Amino acid sequence: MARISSLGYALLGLLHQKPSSGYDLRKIFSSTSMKTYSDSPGAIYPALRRLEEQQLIRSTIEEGVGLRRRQAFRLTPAGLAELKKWITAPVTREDMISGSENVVLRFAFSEQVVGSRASLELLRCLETALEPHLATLREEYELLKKVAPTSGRLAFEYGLRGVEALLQWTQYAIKTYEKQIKSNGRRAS
Amino acid sequence: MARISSLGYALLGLLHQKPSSGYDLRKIFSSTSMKTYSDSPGAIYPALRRLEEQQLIRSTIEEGVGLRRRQAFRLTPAGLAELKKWITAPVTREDMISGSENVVLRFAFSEQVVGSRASLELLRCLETALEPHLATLREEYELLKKVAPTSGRLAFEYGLRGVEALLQWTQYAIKTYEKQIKSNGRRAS
DNA sequence: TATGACATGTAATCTGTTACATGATTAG
DNA sequence: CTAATCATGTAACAGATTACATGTCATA
Repeated sequence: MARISSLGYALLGLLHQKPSSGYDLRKIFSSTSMKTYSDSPGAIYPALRRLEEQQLIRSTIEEGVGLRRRQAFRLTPAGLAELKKWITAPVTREDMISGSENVVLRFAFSEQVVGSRASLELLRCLETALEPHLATLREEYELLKKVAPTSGRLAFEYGLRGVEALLQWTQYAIKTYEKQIKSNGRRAS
Repeated sequence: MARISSLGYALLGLLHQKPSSGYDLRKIFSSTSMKTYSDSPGAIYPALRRLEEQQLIRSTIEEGVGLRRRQAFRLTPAGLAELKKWITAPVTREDMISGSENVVLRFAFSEQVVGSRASLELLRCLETALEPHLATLREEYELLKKVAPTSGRLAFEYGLRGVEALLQWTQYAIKTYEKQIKSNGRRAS
């Protein structure tokens, strides 16, 4: 099975929430801060086509008198399985390097797709991955601050702060979920 | 003049600091947190070739007895001009949407390329651009938190925190530069 | 009936990823 | 001498951007 891009997974996640047409999806991207994942038709329609070829989604043309053509996509069982696999995969070093957005996107969909226990699991895995990464960055900072000009040093500090903020957010999110699971008792998945 | 990618600008910035070979540059990328800008030869060598075609850099083959072939690149005057133009351009809405890394990269090189006054200018421009962007995100958050599941809400909060952290960092960096410029008196460029 | 929003796409181009290829030099 | 590392690349492919193309429906 071929690789799927971030945009592809974003589309799968949105389609899991609600079957939608390409146009609907585009509107979601362009009207929210998800526009980081490209809101251009030249990216979205081909991506949907690829997912369809991989049998992860399927389209049904909605019929109706006086209705415009509307091609709604929905997840197939294979698509749901792929989405679950992506969300529950362990957080790697690579994920830290390429930036946290992908992991956070996985987390964003996690509760609805795999349940709050799995959301919590993902957060704990992220926390574990963050510690060595942060240590590496701090070492690099110690080396850099001796040689770099002020602007270079400050720029690195920004990166460092960002990762520290991610760790704090992760811990805050873990607490939030622990509370939620406890208060929901033994009924939550 | 054709567009230049982030990687291209990162290369220009590094070459401004020090003339280097493709291999040197690759090592910088792969050994530091700059590896976000691709450390693969299939990205770096073609990017260097493109910059050379645009006459922004030029290569000189270093000769020497018993030396391996080494092709060192350095900026041309046009390359320096392009780098300055990129760094001093105003910070736009687009820059906020596509993520802050590009602006911070510009800032990282700014002091050495255009001087600390310009670094400060860039930071102030960033601060100005951040305010409306933050306002937009907060509005979006108010809408989202009513309908989204916990994980979706938390994921958005992470984005929001990131931008707030960027604003705080910007203000901290501005103060740092104001102090530095004052203490350097009227001699700094 | 003309304008604009709805809805779906395609084509050219560019850039990056992955994986492989090549030859020179140094260490054991 | 052979393995590793230095140093530079190429080829095939995937995916995104930009800009354009097409046709439908509601409304003024």
